[in-house]
Amino acid sequence: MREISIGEAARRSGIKVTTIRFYEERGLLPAPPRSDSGRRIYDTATVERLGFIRHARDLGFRLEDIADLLALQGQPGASCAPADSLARRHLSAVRERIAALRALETELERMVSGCDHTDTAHCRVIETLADHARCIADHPTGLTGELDTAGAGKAD
Amino acid sequence: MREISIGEAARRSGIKVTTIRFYEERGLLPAPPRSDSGRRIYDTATVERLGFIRHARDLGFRLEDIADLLALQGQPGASCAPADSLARRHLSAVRERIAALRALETELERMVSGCDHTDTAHCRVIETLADHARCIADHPTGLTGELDTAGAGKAD
DNA sequence: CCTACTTTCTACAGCGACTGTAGAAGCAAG
DNA sequence: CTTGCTTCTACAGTCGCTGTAGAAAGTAGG
Repeated sequence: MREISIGEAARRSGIKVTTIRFYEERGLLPAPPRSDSGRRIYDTATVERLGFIRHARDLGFRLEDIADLLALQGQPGASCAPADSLARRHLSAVRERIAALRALETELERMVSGCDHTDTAHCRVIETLADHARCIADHPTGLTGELDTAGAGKAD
Repeated sequence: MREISIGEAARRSGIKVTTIRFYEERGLLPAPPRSDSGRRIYDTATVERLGFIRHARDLGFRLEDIADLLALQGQPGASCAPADSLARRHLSAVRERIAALRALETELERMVSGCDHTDTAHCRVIETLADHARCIADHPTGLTGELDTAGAGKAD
């Protein structure tokens, strides 16, 4: 089985068939050779490349950054500084995200624990939402989804 | 200044003009009366509604859920159980997200701390990405961006 | 060989929550 | 009157896919 179909590549890499074609379109994978009837033919190297991509996606890297990392991987001997700084930047983005989510967690906890469950007129959840002043110092307003993925991998 | 323009409403609420129009289209705001020349005319109640929306968005609620919360707010006397359970569900989603991001943080830390910064052939970052087996037990594969917002509020 | 089923192909629309663009019109001040 | 700001509508783009439609090709059983 030296010639690998797209479906087989999907099974081996854990990336869906449609997603593989999407990655090709986005330049993460080279256009593969085709069979006489026009079907994509992959090899083990491509499957490994897909594994790389999947892992990087699981870690929340953006496709654009993954393309850069793949290019670096293909240049043995080149400095790994770009890969390193990319990973570091990503790490600090993840940390910021965690901090923001923790602040959210705190305020949501206060909201749901403070509600006496009678009716909407006295609902702490709704009151709190209506009156930002009650917690304006507690949760962040200023960082928008710059890191929205993490732990991807629905995979087939 | 009883009649509030969309720009003024944006300034007061911290929500961009374009986003206000977008919220109207999505049914979070009623279609406001218009001036002779067709411009939207708001009142303080709408500005407060915008504040509610903004706060809920800052907390990461989805627009669909915010619409539900707004409907509940408008029905004093109704049970707040739906609002409560919505907030609780959201809270547990936030917690899951934090846990996933912490796992990511751990692996990213290992990646960047283990790199000796020589060249790509020995780069720990790239090696780790290429070989998922090194950490397959450490980070989650299975939960995809079901909670991707948090701490929004770029706001004008 | 025929039929049924699966896989693959292309091309395009949709998700969520906006943001940005284009082009036109209204409005206020100098 | 001109300049410059605001507002209007309508639509495309962001990100990382997912889902759809319709067609062609491959595979298995009778």
